[in-house]
Amino acid sequence: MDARTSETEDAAAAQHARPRTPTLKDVARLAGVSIATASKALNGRDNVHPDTRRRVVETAERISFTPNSLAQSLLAGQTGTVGLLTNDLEGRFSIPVLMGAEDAFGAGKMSVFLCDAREDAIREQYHLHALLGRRIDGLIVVGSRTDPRPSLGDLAVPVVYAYAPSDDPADCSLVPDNVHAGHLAVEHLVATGRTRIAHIGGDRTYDAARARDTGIREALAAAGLGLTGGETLFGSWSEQWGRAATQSLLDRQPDLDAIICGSDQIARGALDTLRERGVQVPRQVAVASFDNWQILATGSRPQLTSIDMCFEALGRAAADRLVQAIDGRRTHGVEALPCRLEVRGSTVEGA
Amino acid sequence: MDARTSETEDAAAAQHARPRTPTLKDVARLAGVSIATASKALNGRDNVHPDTRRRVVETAERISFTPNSLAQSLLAGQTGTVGLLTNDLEGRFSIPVLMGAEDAFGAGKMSVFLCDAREDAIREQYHLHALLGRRIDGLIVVGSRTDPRPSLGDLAVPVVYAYAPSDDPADCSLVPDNVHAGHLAVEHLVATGRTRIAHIGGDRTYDAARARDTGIREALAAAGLGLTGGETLFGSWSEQWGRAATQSLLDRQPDLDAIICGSDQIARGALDTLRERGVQVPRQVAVASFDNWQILATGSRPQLTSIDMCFEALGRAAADRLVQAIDGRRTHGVEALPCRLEVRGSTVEGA
DNA sequence: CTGAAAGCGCTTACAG
DNA sequence: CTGAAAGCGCTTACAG
Repeated sequence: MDARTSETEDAAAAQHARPRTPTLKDVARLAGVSIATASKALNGRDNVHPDTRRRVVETAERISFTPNSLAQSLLAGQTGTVGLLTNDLEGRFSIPVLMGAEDAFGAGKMSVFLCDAREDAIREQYHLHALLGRRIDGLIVVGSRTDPRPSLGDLAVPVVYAYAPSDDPADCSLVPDNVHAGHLAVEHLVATGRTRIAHIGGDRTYDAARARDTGIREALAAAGLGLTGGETLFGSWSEQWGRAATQSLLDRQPDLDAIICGSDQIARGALDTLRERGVQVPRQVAVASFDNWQILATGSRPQLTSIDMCFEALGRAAADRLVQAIDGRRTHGVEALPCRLEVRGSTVEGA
Repeated sequence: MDARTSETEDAAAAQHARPRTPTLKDVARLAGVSIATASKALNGRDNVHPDTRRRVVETAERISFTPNSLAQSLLAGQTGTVGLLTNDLEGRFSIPVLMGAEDAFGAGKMSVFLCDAREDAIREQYHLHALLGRRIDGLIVVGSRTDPRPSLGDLAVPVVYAYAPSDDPADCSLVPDNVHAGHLAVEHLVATGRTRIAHIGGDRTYDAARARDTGIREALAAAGLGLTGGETLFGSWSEQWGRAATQSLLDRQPDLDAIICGSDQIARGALDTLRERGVQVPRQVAVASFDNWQILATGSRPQLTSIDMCFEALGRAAADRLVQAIDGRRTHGVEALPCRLEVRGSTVEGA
């Protein structure tokens, strides 16, 4: 620290000066006890005289003493912080995962460092280094798609991969069960009387698109049905694709009675085309999709029946696994978590 | 620390044991120098023999030494961390703001603690206490709407309010300029030849809804025009409202040639109704809206011309102000940041 | 050029 | 019941 002796500088500093943050030493001095006693009194340790404790506590409150967590962490060897390293901040995975994690840790128990690597390995290493330097107790890594991502390898702290699994089976990964999601969609449609079911898929380069298709086919087979149209139309995760695919689907399969769409965006496009063609939803054709993205699913006419991927539950599970690992009970492998069907008017009249 | 001597516990611990994180002491010992010299060598201080420095640096790399930021912060009195206290995690304000802030701080320079108070004052106090305990250097508070929110008062660290301004003018607040946004919409429509412009507003209990309306009226007046339909229809931020309001608008003002919608959701509803009524967009009626929410604005037919509220710029500005305040140069008052027009096909054919 | 010492703010045995 | 002392991991004058 260099001495700042210029008068103007001092004056400027004084204007904006914040009083030094009080320390335990201040509390002790003002309460007339030793630092050790002040510490014990504030932390509810035994062997402190009730009067002494009261005096210390009152003093601490009076000067708004807040213990310095850095010093406490240095002693304890644990910081009560975790890192959340994401590649999907603009997307919609990280945030529900973060909220679920916050819930699981218990409000205020753990603080979360959030960093966005933006799909850039260099930036990821940079953030990782900063997090490790801050001695996080654990790390949750969130990806933007369910395809496997490179493992970060052996770090000084436990890691849980959420949404995008690690490519190393020795790591602990948590993903939504997209196959199960496909089952749910088909089972719901079959249960509500549909038998000629088509599937408009998303981008086939995504594991999620293929896994959902697998689930749909499995469930259809289990119901003694086949996919109407023979094969899934894969395209992109957009309304544009939903409109185009629905056009060609209606041309080739005018008798279909249900369409499963790979995402809510695709379903919004499908609804548009069905309406333009004068096809009644859900009377003539039911529409179901995946993601249950509120803004899309509840704005349409009718509203969309959709499979929710339960990202918050994913976040809670990730936090659970992380706490277990911090306590020395590590788990590994990829665990797929169940999804949830949300029924609305696009499959059931008046729902 | 209690001694754990049970054999089974030791065995279990050993199985999962992580090697103790190396410290500067380890580096010093292995390099055969003092801790002080090791520190100087790694931090690029003068007066270290080149050979010594090389040996220390190599040793540090070999054992993957990462300096403990907690210890450094304790000394420095600064932690290089900031808090981002939000009430809008599920929403779409916080994340762009966070990204802008990350950019402004410079990747890895500052780490961000993200907490969501979920509009709950108790939870907010709880998080605030945790953040202060962790000795953040500054705090950004993000709200869910542009209406003023209660000030947090005088804290031990500088605070910048983003999106939702503080109700105390002594605080530093940054908001998007919704009046300016209204100007932009009108000026664009007028410039492209529209003269009979109506406005379907959002929820009138929102400051943003009223401010946009104010801007629209101001700009219309400046162009020598009035609001077609006489008064703004306020409702809610939904597609449903957009559809309903457009119905009644078309019934009462069949000659209008442009509709400004209070949000992209409302505009999506308006487009639906216009299409059903056989009104061509943008040929007969242009549609412009606010928010520029990609998922909504780019999925429609035609795509939506929309005013972007520039949340990332807001985040960058908030980070700038915070860094200034940390350096002792505080600013105060509410500053409104400009918005940006994104032209697409709903106002200009083929755009 | 190198290292012993003090200190950041706290907690915890340990003596009294 | 209370307090002096050691120590968490680091940095920075200060002596040598």
